[in-house]
Amino acid sequence: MPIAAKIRPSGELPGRRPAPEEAALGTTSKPARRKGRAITIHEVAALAQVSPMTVSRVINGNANVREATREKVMRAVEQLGYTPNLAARSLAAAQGTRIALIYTNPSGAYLSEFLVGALRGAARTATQLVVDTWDGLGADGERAAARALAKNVSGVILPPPLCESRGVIAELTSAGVPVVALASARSSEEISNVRIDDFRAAREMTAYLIAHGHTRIGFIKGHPNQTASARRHEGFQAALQEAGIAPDPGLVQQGYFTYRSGLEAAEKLLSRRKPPTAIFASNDDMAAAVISVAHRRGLDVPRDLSVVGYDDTSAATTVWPELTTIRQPIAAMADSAVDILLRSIRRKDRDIHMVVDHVVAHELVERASVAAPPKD
Amino acid sequence: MPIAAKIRPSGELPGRRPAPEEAALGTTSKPARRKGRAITIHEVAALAQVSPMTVSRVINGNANVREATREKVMRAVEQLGYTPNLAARSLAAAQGTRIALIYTNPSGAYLSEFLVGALRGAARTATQLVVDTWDGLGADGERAAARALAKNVSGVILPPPLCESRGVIAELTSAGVPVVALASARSSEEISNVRIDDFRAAREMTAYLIAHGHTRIGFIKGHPNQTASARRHEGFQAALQEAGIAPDPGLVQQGYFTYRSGLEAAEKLLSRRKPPTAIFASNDDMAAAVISVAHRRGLDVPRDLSVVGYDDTSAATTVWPELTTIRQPIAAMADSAVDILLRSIRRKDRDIHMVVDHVVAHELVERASVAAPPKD
DNA sequence: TTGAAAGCGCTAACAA
DNA sequence: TTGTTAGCGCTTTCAA
Repeated sequence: MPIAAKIRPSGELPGRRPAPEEAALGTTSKPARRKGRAITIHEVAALAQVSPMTVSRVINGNANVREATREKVMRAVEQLGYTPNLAARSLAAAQGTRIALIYTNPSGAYLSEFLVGALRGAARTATQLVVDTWDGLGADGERAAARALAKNVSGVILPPPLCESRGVIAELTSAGVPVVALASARSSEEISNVRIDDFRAAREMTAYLIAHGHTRIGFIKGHPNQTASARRHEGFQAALQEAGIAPDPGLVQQGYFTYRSGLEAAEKLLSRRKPPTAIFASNDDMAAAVISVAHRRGLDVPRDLSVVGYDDTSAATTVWPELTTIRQPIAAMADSAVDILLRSIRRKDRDIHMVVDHVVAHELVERASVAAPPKD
Repeated sequence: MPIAAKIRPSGELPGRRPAPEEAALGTTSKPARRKGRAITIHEVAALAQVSPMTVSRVINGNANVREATREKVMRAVEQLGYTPNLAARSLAAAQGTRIALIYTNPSGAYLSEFLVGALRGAARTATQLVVDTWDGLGADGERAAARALAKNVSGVILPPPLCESRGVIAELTSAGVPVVALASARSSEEISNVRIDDFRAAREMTAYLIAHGHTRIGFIKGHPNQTASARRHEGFQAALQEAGIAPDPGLVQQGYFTYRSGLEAAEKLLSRRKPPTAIFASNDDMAAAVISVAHRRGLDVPRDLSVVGYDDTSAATTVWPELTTIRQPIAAMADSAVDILLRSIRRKDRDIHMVVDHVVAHELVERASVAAPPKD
């Protein structure tokens, strides 16, 4: 997963990682290379006996280069182990384009995925990425920060829950700064969106549980300040209905995406006279909490109780048994968000307001936390 | 926690964030500013009626500026909401300096901390940071990758376990590329180091347990491929000895920093005829596993069993009760690593091989997983 | 204490 | 298809 300073020769797919290639540089004779100084495009050009511009075209996959020339250049690139200088590229190409990724509640695993993806996207497009946290600013502080930010960047990526904040979005869009929301269910009229289909994913997961024979399924909702929470709940309900299972309000508990809230919800669910045989928590942290409560009550997972989560964060595999969950490709989503933002920024120059809703594929990851319900 | 593109006027503390200021730019008359274009140093210079060079001096905290001039410039900076262009700064100042952060086993929470810190450091010093993962390459693959990397960067930051790999280090140092190891206990002769004092931290934690009245304390060791594991174990033993408690080999189990390994170790520890009243796990993931096992066995934490972890990652607070643990300031450490690397790179120009061992303060974070041992 | 000149490495726009 | 020219925004060096 190269994040920066990897050359992209011709049509390489963004997602694929090139195999680590051997250093083929035999003789260090050619161009005198001073200590520690990186190789520049000029040295490559000299070795390939073309102009720097041609080298630039080759490494950027420009079509208008004769095949023979391209190969000559590629050989020189590999021989020298050349890697483009990102700062220079950014300065020259991305005309001052600077985008921001702002987050609150840095919930560990999630955050690192966001960062890795956004970083990769920024490196790929030679865009300057500003990362900042607005933790504990309050609504007014956030608005003020957004206003200040609008002056400094030409685009903003917003993970939840910030992307649900009306104030922040209003401040940004009214300043003409395009915004991309990450992993938010609201496909707003005003801002672009990169997300998975939470409704379908939750329905799919519920159907999976039903297929295993469960009919009394508990559900722990996510934080009400995130629209994705509602979509997941709706997906859950839809699957129940499709299977002809009557919804039982007592089997649905409010959670807040925290481990703690999962603990409480699980207690309520498992204290029922007729407890559920499976519990679907709206994220992995809460699912982990369910497992913990089950264990404390002497229940075996999955023999006595099946548990599933959502997101596939590190919590899903940091727990025993490992969680069956819905995988959200967060890093890839953040990477896409950079592209979308850039496109939007460029469009904006031409005075077209572009809003897209980019839905990427999710995946149901089967691990060890689901089994058929206990007979009895 | 601004990571990039925040100006540092004179002596501002790195940690503080400036209040978001108002946009006071009334007339857009001065320099014609095209849509979305960021403010440049020239515009600031024009407004302050000085040369761009003077502005540069002010925002970089250069001493040779008259106080009146500095204030005039600062006012202009604030008025315009100016933020330096990192790419340009990097291009002009850091003469092609590019450093890399390479990791394997991206263990969620840990990784994001590393990234955030290194990013901040890179932004602060206008250095280009290349992030890459070498997962599943094998020893040979790593060596090859290291050899290739050595040609492309002038310095490398290595978190564990990569910083313990003899092959990688040999490849890098023999190519004259300075390396800084992060959070490794080995204070190598060849490479610099940023770490906490694992021995002292572990001893302190053990003494803390003893002060609470525990004498039968279980210990779960960390992965043997990391030198920090050994230091922590030694610290544990030292505290026991200082308290006059005879070491019991049966109370020490091997772990591998994974949740799973913690599960197994905990089972062994708690199956003993006389189980420990407290367990010290060498990281938070394993401590979380201990809690899980305890619960499954109907033990209350901390009433029946005290549990402590190490690192203070998100796992420490994603568990109930929340873990008492040793806090490693990972982000700050990564930030420092950038500085050390840069210093080392510059020194190297003068042919002095500089190796430092930078030890930062740790902290014992008291939460809810420790109590006095049960009487009886 | 301040300013002017000269790039850092790359790419957009144009010309050949 | 290829090369030339002219910067991107900043900092270094040197001169005033």
